[in-house]
Amino acid sequence: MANIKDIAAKCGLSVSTISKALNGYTDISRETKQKVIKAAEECGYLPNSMARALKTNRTHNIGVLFADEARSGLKQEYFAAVLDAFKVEAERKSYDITFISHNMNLNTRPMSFVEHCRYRNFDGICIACVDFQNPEVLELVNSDFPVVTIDHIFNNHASINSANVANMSELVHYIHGMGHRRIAYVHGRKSAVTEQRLTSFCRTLQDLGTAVRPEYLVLSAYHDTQATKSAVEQLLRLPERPTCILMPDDYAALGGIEAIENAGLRIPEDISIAGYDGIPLSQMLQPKLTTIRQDTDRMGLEAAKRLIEQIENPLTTIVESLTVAGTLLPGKSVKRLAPEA
Amino acid sequence: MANIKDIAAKCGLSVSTISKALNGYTDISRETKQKVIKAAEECGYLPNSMARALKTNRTHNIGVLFADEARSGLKQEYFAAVLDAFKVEAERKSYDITFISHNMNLNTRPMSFVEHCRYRNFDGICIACVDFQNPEVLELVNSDFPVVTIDHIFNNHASINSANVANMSELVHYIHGMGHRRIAYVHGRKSAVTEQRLTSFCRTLQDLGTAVRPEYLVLSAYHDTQATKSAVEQLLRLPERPTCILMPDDYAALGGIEAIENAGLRIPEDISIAGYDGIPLSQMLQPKLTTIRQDTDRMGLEAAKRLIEQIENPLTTIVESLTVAGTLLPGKSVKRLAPEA
DNA sequence: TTGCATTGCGAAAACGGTTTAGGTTTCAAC
DNA sequence: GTTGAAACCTAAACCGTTTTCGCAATGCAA
Repeated sequence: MANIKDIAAKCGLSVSTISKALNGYTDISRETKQKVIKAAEECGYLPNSMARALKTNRTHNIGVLFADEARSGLKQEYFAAVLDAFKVEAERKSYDITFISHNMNLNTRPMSFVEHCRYRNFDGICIACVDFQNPEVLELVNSDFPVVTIDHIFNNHASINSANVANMSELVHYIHGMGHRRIAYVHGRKSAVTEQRLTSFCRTLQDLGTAVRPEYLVLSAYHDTQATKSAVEQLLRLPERPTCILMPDDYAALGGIEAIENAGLRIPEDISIAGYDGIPLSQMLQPKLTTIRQDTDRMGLEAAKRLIEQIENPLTTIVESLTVAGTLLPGKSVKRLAPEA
Repeated sequence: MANIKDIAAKCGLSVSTISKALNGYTDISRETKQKVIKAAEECGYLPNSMARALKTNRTHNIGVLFADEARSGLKQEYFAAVLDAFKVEAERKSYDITFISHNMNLNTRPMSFVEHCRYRNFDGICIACVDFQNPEVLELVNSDFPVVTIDHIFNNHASINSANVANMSELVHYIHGMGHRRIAYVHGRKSAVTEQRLTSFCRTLQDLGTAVRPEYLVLSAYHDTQATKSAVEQLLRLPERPTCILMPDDYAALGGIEAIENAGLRIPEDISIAGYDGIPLSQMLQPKLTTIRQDTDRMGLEAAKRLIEQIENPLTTIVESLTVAGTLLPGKSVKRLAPEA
């Protein structure tokens, strides 16, 4: 564990010269620089990130908040995929990623999210997959850390959003075009994403001249097969049941499928369904699920890119929200209906 | 961003006294201590982890290596679940988690895994889901960082392993007990886990007096539906095709299922299958997949526990490898066969 | 009074870097 | 022979902590 002082001694130079030689300062001669680099190599020298961060106030470390109350953040393929893409881009730019939590203990009480971030001196923060109503999260967003949020827009903060409105509209158009008029939506819990999708769902149907039936809107939760199963069961019991059901997401759709099969119905012959997310699973199901594929790679990439841009050019960076379009994957789970009489 | 010096000024005490008061030293009077804590609260004081780490050489940060070449580490539910459990326990003990990569740039060339760890001063390392043959990984394991590995045993290093031998044996016994004699195994790529399962598969069959047919052992890859689909297609073309096929894992099984359905066969009426891992998906499939549920919560928990134990008591800790038993989930994907003539 | 613990606090040296503000040569130009 | 600039290097302050060691004051016994 040689340090900069050892290198200085070995080269017969001062500590500051070593630092400069290693950090691309221009007032070091070519030969000196070579000598220093060679010596550093030989010693297996590595700078101490703590000392460096202490002095420069930059850690090259990004805090990510990727958990929800259900603690299933990482288990959701959608978020895992976004995080993965985020990580790739961050690493490419030489940033590390550390999870934000509020469980570390400070003296007696645990730290809040912001406190944790301040303690660790993160250069920037990425927030996804959480309850954006949570006061601690709001506090974090409103701190003066550079922040990028995923799937939620705050004023004056960078964010990456999936095109919920456009994509939901596309999906509804597709289903409507297949002849369906009795379309139900089993939606997720209240959140920005849910509101966008729900609003778009209703508006699009209205634009198409199809009334939205309140009993066709049922609350479930994302990634929750049980809740979705119950919701679908409820829909199937209706006197006039829907011909097509939109599920909260692909994974939750599994619960819906179970309910439908338990009722002795076949997909899509007896009833059609659609998912959301386009995770690989959706294309492995029989029949292939009609769904919206979210561009998780792009979302993660852009989130990292924009956050780092903010970190490195705090003054000149324009923070804005980016909407990333998904694509309709027309599977086999929506049947073409003969036009109604 | 008050620092310790500000608190000292505010209290009319020296910096060292503040530090001591805040860190539970006993040579500080009760009143002084109270006064300091109160002042710290008022200023919203947070220690600077960098300065602290620089001095103490402890970062309270654990590096995790959770990626494989396919870059799909986080997308695999099994590993995501283990990591999640690991994270919960680490946080409970006030440790943070940072991903290890080798993409950070040092001068010119990128850092290796160990270099990255040294640079960041991790207190300990958790390794999972990687190619354990990789020289960089070996270098990391053999460094003098406290290390815990998951699903791979190294001499003199703590490790957490799923009970591949016992569980595979249990699975084979079950299938054999259902009357199957022509059992095929589409297994994952070469790794410690694969070897254990493969060996156990063969041994168990032999113990049961059933010959292992070489053509029934086919290479695929974990989490790879395409490769598994091909492998299963290959098995279905055999003159005497197996009555039951074990898949590399539950997710890969989706590829196998596709191949079987494409061949016009039904599960389990025409052919039986079994998975491995017991991810939620496996229990949502129709028919429910017969599989081995791995205890990911326990594995993540124990990994964190043992790693932290090593970190905090380097001298007295006995490093050992723990085997965590999974449980057989008898789904509906293995049909009971009439005893052969 | 002296001697000896004990208690409570502070001074100062680290930890390993970065960076500012010079300092010394060298050399060309006038 | 100055002068000035350019090139190359160094001293030293600083980042915010922890921790050792020492010192003064107090209490108590002899």
